[in-house]
Amino acid sequence: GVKYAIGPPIEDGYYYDFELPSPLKEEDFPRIEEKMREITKRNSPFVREELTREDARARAAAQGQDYKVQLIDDLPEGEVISYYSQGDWADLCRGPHVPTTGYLKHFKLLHIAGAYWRGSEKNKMLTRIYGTAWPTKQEMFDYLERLEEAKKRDHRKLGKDLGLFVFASEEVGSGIPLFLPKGEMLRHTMETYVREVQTRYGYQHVWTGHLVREDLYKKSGHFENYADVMFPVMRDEDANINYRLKPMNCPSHMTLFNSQFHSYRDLPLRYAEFATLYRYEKSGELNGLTRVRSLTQDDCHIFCTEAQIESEFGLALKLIHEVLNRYGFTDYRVRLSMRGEEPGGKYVADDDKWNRATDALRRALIANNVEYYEAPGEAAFYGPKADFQTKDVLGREWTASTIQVDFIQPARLGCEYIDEEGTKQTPVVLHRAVTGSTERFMGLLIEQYAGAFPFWLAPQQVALIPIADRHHEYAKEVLKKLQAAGIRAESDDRNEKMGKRIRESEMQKIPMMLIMGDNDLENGTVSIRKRGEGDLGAKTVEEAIELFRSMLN
RNA sequence: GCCUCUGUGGCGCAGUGGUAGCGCAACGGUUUUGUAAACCGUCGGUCCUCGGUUCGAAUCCGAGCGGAGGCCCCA
Repeated sequence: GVKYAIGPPIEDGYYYDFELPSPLKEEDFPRIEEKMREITKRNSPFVREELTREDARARAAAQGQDYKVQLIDDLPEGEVISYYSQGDWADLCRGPHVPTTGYLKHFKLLHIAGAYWRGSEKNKMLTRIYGTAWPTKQEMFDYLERLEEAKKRDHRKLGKDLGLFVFASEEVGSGIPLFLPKGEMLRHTMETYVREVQTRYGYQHVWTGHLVREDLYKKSGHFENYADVMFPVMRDEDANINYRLKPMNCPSHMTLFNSQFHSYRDLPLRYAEFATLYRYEKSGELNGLTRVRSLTQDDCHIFCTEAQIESEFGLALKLIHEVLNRYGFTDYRVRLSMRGEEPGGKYVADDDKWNRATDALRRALIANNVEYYEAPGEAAFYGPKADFQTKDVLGREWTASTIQVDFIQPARLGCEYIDEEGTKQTPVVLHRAVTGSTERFMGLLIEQYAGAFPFWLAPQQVALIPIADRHHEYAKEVLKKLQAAGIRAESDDRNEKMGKRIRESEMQKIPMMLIMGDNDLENGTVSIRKRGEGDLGAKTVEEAIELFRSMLN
C-alpha cells in the first residue's frame, strides 16, 4: 500500500512525500488531477479531530502508516495532535484546512522529485510531488507566467545570448565554464573592483598556485571531510607523495603565514587571493555558474588576536556592505551558521573553542547592528560563520559573502605569533569571501540586472558601427580616442545593415552605442544612441567621451 | 550519487516504425535607405553515442554521455 510521509505547504505551493509500491510518472498527472477535480466538486467538508498521543499512534499504526507513527512519536510534549478527515480519507495534520474541498478550484501538479525521508540519504528515497494552488484562476495564471518570465532571466540562457560564457560539457567536462571575450571582460572588471576595495581596506594579495600535497589537507582536517571532492593529480611513487588540485586556500595561506615570524604588531594580517579552485561536485549538484567544478574564489584570511575579532569582523562587514551595495544587492539575509546539536559528526570537538567562536561572532553581529537568524548545523567543520544569503531568479538561495571564525585550523597547522609578553600565541583566523566565487556572483549579477548591466560593469560599453566603411581611417581614430580615454569600446566587425545591429544591441542590453554614418564620416562627428533614451544626435568625439564618463557614476 | 523529466540544423520547436520539416538567425540578391523594412533566393542536420528488435528506427528496447527540476551535500 501507499505510505504517506509529509506534505507541507511551501512558498507558492505544496508538496507531499509518498512511499509508493510502483514508480509514478509525470504522465500520470492528468489522471491524478482529474481525480482531484472530482474530489473538489464533491465539496465535502474537512473535519478536525483532536486525539491523545496514544490514540493517534494507535490509529496510524492500525493503518500501517509507519511514517506517521514516527512523526507522532517525535512531536514535542504538549503539542495538540490533530487529524483531518474528508470523506473516507484521514490524515495527521496540524492544519488549519479550508472548510470544504470545494474551496480548492485552481491547482496544478508541477513535477516529481525524489526526496529522502527526513532528508537523510541513509533513509529510503520517497516520491515527492510538487504542486501549486491559488484562490483564483488569474492568480494561478500570473504565477505560471512569473515562472516563465524568470526563465528568461536565467543566467544560463542570458549568458549564452549575451555571449559571455559557454559550457562545453561533452568536450571539456561538466561544471567547467568557458568564458568568451565579453565574459572575461566582465570577470576582469569584477575582480579588479574587488581587488581595489580590498587593497583600500588593508588586504595584501598573495598567490598560492594550484597544487598542494595531500598531507597538508590531512593536517588541516580537510581531508577526512572532503577527500571525495578533491581531484587527484599526481603521485610521486619514490617519495610517496600525493599531489592534489587545490580545493580550498586556507592551508596554503596559513603555510604562507608560517613562513615568516610574526609579532603581535603584525596583526591583523590580511591575505587575499583570487584563487582558482577545483572541486569534484556531484553531478546532480552542478548548476550553471552557481555550482561548478572549477571556480575562482575571492578568498581572504585574516590572522588576528582574539581581542581583534570584533573589530575585524566589523571591518569585513563594512567591506561586504560596500561591495554588495555597489553591485546593487540589497536583498540578502545574514545567517549565523552554527554547529549542530548532535555530538561528533564532521565538527571538530572542542566545546570551549566552539563556544568562544560562536559568542565572538554573535557579539560582533550585535555590535554592528546586523539582523541575523541562527542556523544550527550549517557551520564549517572548524567553526561558525556568518553567511550572506541571496536568491537567484528562481528563488533558490545561495551564499555569496561569508565571514567565518576559526580557532581550530591555525592550531592544527601550527600558526604562531609572539605577544606583548614575548610568549608564543596561536592567532585566530577569520575566513572571508565577498563575492564567494566570481562565477556564482556573475550568475547572480546577470539575473539581478537581467543582462542590462550598470555602465561601469557592462562588458561592452559602446558598439561602434560605421555605416559606410568599417575600415575607414576616421572610425579607427575614434576607436583609439575612446580606448585612450579608458572606455571599453569595440568596433563591430560585421558589415551589417544598421537596423539589425541596433535591434540586436537592444537584445544584448548594450548601454550606449556610437554610430558613424556617412554624415559623421564627412563631418567628423559621431551619433550617440543611449539605451532607454534613444537617439541623442550627432556629437564630437570629445563630447561623446564626456557623456560616457558621466555615465560611469 | 539518488528520484523524475529531457537530448532533432546556430537558437526555439514539430515530427511515435517507411531513409527529416517549420519559425528565427546566417549567407546572396533586388528595392529602399539615418538608425527601419519588404521581396526573391541560398546554405545548413552522423535526428547525443554505442548496441539490440525489425524488411525498415529520429520514432520501440538496453547501456553510456549530456542537460533540467528536486533530495543529500556546500570547506
